[in-house]
Amino acid sequence: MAEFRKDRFYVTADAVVFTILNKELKILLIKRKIPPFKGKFALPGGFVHINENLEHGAKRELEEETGVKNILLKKLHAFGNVGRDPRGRVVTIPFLALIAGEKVKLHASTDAELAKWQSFYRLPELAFDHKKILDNALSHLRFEIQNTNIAFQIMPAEFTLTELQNAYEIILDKKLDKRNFRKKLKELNILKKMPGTKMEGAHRPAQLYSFKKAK
Amino acid sequence: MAEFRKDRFYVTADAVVFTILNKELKILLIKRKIPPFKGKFALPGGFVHINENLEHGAKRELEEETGVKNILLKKLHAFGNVGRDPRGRVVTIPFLALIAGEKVKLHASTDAELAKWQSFYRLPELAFDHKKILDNALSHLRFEIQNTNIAFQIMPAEFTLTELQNAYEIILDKKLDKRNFRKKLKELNILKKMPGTKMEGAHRPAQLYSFKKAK
DNA sequence: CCAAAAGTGTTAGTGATACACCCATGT
DNA sequence: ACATGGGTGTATCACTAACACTTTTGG
Repeated sequence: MAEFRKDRFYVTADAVVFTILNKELKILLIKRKIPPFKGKFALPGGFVHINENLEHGAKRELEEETGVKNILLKKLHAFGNVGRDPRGRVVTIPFLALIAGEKVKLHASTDAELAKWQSFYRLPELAFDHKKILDNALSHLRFEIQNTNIAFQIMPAEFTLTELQNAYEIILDKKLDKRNFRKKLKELNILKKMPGTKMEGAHRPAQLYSFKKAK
Repeated sequence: MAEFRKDRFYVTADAVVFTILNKELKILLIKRKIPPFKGKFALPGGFVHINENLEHGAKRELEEETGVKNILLKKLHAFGNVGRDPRGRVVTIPFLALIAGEKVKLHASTDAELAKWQSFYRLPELAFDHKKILDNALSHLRFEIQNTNIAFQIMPAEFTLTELQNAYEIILDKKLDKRNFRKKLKELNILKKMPGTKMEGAHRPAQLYSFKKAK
């Protein structure tokens, strides 16, 4: 993919990966080593191979650039306006993902100088139209977290209810009521108590939970 | 676009256009005049030009193939699996649209033998993966019609409340309660009474309404 | 015994659902 | 007068939102 022709389409797949670290919503970005937008931050992603599916391309690029793998991706809608990439006509298919931050070992790669978790509310300027893609992804995330079980992807295997509530609050950027939150979870019947408890500081220890399987 | 190369991407835009005719949910299909899938029905659409935006491509193809224009399109998520088009690697961006059936004069074109409204529940076999695209579009439509005002696109300029309710019932494929339906509309405050009434058969004439502007 | 987070129920409000009769018209 | 679809209100249910105190621990 060294030179670009102006008379054909190129297809990229990008990954919008969210996590929570230090009580903040973070997003995985790489610093571009090569033009265009060299030195700017961008979503991890790259050109889809001619013989791989879109989602496969997103996963492959994500792993190559950041080391993140085994992650569940959800397709978002394409961005393909003329002029969004100075090299030529590039249509990108973004994918949304969540991951428990602690699990991840980030590393750099040839195209990507370094992979970094950036706070969503203090973003650097992004390459291409990646800011728009990201905003669209966040809207989707907020919708999904209130209507599906994707939240489990951002949690470690075991967690306390307070930790889970914190995750919701950080993603939705608003406070939730503790009793209502717990009541709702009880009704949903998607958590199971784990044997242990979590002690942290001088107070009553918290019950550990994990997500049940399936649906 | 006469010959295809196996080592590059092609990008198409398809339109999933719904309407209601004869109390049935219909979708606009064309019969393909050229291979692949010659003679099969397909969504109207085609190759996006290198210098036009995706939505523009969808509109242009739709007009060329069916005569339908001035229609509001909503981008859906891309379909781009390897092998979905026997000619080569083709990623398609589908767009969802609604239109009042009476407004439309359909015509044929060079690539499309004839443009036809087909009943959604008695579909012929479709070309490519268009059935999947269509199913995805219908899910979106059902969601949107319950959460936005897109319904106004499928109605003529003036209509009765019963006609509007029929449209909802046909799209959602379920009966709605008349009083609740009307109460909800009143609360939403998106309709305005028009001067006339509609007489049809031997019963009390119905008030005509239209949608208010904006939002 | 104090500080700190864990845990737990009840009430009020809001929106969704279920339901039946009278009205205006043409024949 | 009757057949046909137009038009209207109320009561129940389900879900959401608001709200405060007791428990368990470490220091």
